[in-house]
Amino acid sequence: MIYTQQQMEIVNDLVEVLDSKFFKTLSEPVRVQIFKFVLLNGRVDISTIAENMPQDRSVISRHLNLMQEVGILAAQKESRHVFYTVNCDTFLERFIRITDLTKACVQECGPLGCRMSK
Amino acid sequence: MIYTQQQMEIVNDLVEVLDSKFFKTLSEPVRVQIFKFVLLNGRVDISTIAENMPQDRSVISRHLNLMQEVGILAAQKESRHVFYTVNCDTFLERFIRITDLTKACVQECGPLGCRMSK
DNA sequence: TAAATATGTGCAAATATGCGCACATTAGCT
DNA sequence: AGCTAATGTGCGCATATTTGCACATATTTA
Repeated sequence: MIYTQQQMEIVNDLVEVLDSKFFKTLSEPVRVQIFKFVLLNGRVDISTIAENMPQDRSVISRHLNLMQEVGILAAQKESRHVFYTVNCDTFLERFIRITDLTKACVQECGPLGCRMSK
Repeated sequence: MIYTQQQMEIVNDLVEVLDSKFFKTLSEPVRVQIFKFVLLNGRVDISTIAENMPQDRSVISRHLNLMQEVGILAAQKESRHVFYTVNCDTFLERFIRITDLTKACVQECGPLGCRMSK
């Protein structure tokens, strides 16, 4: 099969976004629970989160650090505490980008392996 | 913190979508490569995919089965072969749903842990 | 300074996941 | 039936990830 430059670019971009640490980080039940807790409780520090989870504080700390690295959460160090919030902008943009790329892929690359709905 | 019924529903829906086997399945480099191959080559059977990947055919078979279970791919058994295609509808809807839920979360649950852009 | 609080980190055990071989099963072909 | 081709599956090994303890570091407080 032959593809245009544009088509290959879309596919490559899509694959690149999918094959990132972002999803790997997001696809862990404990981290999703942490995400939910921060979502519901707003600006919270590590200890507060850890008190509400079965895992050890150090484990929570590591998860939080990872989630901050990939842009799911934002961290703000303040004296002794580190407060976390959901990084809504980055989070949302990521999914908008995948949605757009997938739509572009369906439109531009119709015949590419997609089972189209009639 | 107290939330309305509607706010809790949005958060719960969002977390439920995130905490699924879908992302766990998607966030694996080899599976992403399989995804790309199917995307570029259209309807292909297991052996064809396996011939173009370093992993053993049985490994590819298991990956494909998993990807079909969570709705990334669609499988069509035909005589001896099983042909796979990208399940564009399910795939796209998933990301649209997350995008919508996140947007709703930002709008309806502003104070909920989200670091709003000014 | 000493104590208490909040967080970061090295390390090893537990757990999960990916991998490929060997073999089973199913379907078509001669 | 016998043979080949395509796929599914049990199993053990290798690797990756998570987890929690013990301890280190940093910061506030008495």
